[in-house]
Amino acid sequence: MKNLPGLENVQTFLALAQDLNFRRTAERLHLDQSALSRRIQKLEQGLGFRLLDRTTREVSLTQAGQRFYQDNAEVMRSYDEAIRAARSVAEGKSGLLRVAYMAFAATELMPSAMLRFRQAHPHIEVRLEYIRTQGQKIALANGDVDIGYMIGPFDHPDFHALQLSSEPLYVVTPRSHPLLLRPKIVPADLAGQPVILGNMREWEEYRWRLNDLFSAEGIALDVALEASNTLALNGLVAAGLGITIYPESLIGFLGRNVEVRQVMHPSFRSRTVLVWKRSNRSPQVQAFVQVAKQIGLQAS
Amino acid sequence: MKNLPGLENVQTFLALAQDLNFRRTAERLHLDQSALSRRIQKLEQGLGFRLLDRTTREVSLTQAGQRFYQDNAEVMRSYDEAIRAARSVAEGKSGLLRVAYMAFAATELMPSAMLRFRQAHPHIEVRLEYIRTQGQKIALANGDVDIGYMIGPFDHPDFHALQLSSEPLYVVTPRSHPLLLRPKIVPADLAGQPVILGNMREWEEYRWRLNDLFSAEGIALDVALEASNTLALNGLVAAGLGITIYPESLIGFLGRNVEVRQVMHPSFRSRTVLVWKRSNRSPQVQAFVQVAKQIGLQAS
DNA sequence: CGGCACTGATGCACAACATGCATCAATAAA
DNA sequence: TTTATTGATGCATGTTGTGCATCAGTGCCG
Repeated sequence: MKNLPGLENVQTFLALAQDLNFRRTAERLHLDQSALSRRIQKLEQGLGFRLLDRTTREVSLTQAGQRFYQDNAEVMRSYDEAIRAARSVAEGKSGLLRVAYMAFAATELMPSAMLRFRQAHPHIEVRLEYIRTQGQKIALANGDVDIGYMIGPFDHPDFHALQLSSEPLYVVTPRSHPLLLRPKIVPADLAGQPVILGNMREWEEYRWRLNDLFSAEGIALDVALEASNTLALNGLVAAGLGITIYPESLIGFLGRNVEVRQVMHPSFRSRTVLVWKRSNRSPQVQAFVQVAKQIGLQAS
Repeated sequence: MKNLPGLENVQTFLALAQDLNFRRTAERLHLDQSALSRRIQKLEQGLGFRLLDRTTREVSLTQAGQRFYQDNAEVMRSYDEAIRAARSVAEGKSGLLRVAYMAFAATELMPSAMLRFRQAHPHIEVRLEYIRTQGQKIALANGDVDIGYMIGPFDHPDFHALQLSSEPLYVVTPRSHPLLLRPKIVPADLAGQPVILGNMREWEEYRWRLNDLFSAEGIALDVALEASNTLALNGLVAAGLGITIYPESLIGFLGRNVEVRQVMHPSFRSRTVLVWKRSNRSPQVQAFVQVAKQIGLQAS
């Protein structure tokens, strides 16, 4: 970048150009008259042309000085505006926040947090993106998103992870199914039942979580079928081909041709965590965490 | 005007923001790394918010820093442009020049100077104004015009006056007139001749000059009539009511019903001078003087 | 796991620089 | 002429920015 001469003294010149009197201006700037005189000299020397014609009795702007004054008054206004804008970003009063979310957060957690957040910080632009848990980890690491709702638990030294909710899991069955007769369903009741799940590509992290839960109870998961979308899954269950396991947040989206019962077990729950990079200390993220935390706590 | 913090160091920040590496940037700026580090610290402190996130391994812009960078890159471009514009005015490559002229310069001197000037300095805006000699003195003193063609001589410590031409005077007579029979007309021949002149309001300085010339020769000027416009003057002379005295530059505009003869006398001439304020050192004026001088010299 | 290279931050001494004071020359007003 | 006010300037001083040396933190490589 080319060196721009005299930048430091432009403000001084502008002040002087306003009342065209060294002593008065110097006083206004809490400066000695001589210092002001030298600043202007230095500015002119740096620029290579005169800005002011001075006699001992009166000071006037040269034509170049007039032009320089008008243009730079505008430049300084722009600079002031730039500071204002940057500060507003720094204080989190504006700026951009990129939020990723996965299916379980899409129905309640994320939307209600979003609502509150927009009310509290209307000047922050929010960009929402649906990304599954694994993808979020990459996106966060790359800096493509600022914060993500993912399936927990998540633990990594580079990231903050805040658990927002822990929702019960439900077994989804056809309308008449032997399990429905039981007063209370526990994990052990599901042993040997044919289970229909979304395929790995779609359900990924959730399936790993289910596997963990069942194997922790010593129960083998009998995956009878895989479905590639929710409608098909619902249909297959309704047709009696097996059961499936759904988190609470999604059961409202099942059809009327299936029944749901909560799986009563303290660890049979799906945890949703809010994750962001430790190195990302942007105030937008801080502000969003504040809001999401409150929403999460009342939901869990 | 509000104080704008950190202006001095914005350029430094912009340079740093470009490659996000203190050592490399410092080297590029011929600075020690520590000095750069402190400049940025000072800038941030002045602004009150961080512009860069620094770990020992990598430097990145905060969101506020990004915004600050983008905005101020533009601001610095504007400043650069402001310098360029002011310099171009200072060097006389652009700007405004206000030129006043009186009738004798309107036919040849001013137009041909104007032509040359426009070719040499096409970026300088010229504003032309017809003002008679006396009015020009006031306009120049007020700064309403930069330079004027007036009837000379003119001498005043506050002004530069450059004589551009010295044109012979002509006596204007009806087509048949006793004077025309003489092989050569001298001022003494005009003694006792009834003379028709423009009125004081229109001819002002020129009439004073004629009075001077005649009285210097000991000849009384017999003003028989006054005319308020050139056509009337021409008509009155043609009708035989008297003669009049015209400068060379205007005789081409007389009708065919009059005759002209040069008045042969070294001091019977009309001088046109170019006048401008000594305090006005604007390059536009200098440039115009250069051109007008050349035109004037070849014309005189 | 242990050097190694490279990062930005910091303590310190020094030099450069801007500042304030006193004063000057020029000029307008009284 | 006197007086007051203008901007410029010489000089001593205090502030400030700079460079050098060094530190602590971190990724890389064997």
